[in-house]
Amino acid sequence: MPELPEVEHVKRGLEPYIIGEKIISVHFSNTVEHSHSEGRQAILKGLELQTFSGKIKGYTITQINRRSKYLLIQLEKEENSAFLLSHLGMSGAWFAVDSIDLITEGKFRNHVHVIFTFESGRLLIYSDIRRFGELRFLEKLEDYPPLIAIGPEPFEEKAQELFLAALSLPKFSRKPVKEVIMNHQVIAGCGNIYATEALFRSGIHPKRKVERMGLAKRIQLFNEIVAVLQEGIDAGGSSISDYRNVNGEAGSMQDRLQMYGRKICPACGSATKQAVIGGRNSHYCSACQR
DNA sequence: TCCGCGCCCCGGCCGC
DNA sequence: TGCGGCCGGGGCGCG
Repeated sequence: MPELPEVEHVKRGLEPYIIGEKIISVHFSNTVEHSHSEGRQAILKGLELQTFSGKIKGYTITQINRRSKYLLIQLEKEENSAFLLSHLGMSGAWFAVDSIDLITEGKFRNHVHVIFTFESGRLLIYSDIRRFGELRFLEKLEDYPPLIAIGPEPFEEKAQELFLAALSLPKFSRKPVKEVIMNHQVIAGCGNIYATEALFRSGIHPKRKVERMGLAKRIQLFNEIVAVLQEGIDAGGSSISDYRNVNGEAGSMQDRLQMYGRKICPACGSATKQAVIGGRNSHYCSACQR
């Protein structure tokens, strides 16, 4: 499941392979074509397939950036600019390869849904086992409002200030803190795995209402969110279930997770608790987290 | 107008 | 061995 560290890793991995490449054609899987012919929008959202292909052809990739869990691939053609927006959902993966056969892992090769062919002959391939991911062609970022609504990037200078301001909003005061920190308008890119870890490291019970947390505790939580996300980036991401980086490699952050998916608390040895909080399955230690 | 709930998209995989 | 049901990120429609 790609969260911020995994998406950051995909961004860094793709960067050297796609910058400067010119897109000359796009191919969709039969599955995607079938979905769109039935009036659904598997993978590609907001445009019909041929419209998307027509619009993106001829653009050169000039930059790739990450915003929360979104990848923003910047495109330029003469004086026009545009973006290819990518969200990996739960099982999306990008591969920059010379041939589809170089995707060695069967479950990724069997679920290839979009193939961009570059003028150089190289391929940029989007694979997505569960098809929760999405691609959009945007003339400008404002055309997709949810992107504009995203809160601070955890590593930006004003992130702590904005995080604390968001936690002070009345609409969050009576909500469980785990639900609030997983809201990307509060802090970008903190999903279930990293929220679980940050709360454990902070000694905060995930059901604790935000209004029941003092300023020092809020700051400690912010610092742990940033630290665990940075650790995730440094470890190459967590390879739980379907995440792979652009070279098809797995990261190692899963080995450093202390509470996510754990049955026993590594700090005190007692059995962990499990509950659904904000619609997400959550593990915590009721002895260590208050 | 804002909020919150439930739905939807889907295949892997768990458990019976 | 077969199969029903659960899981989950995030937008959106509805009440």
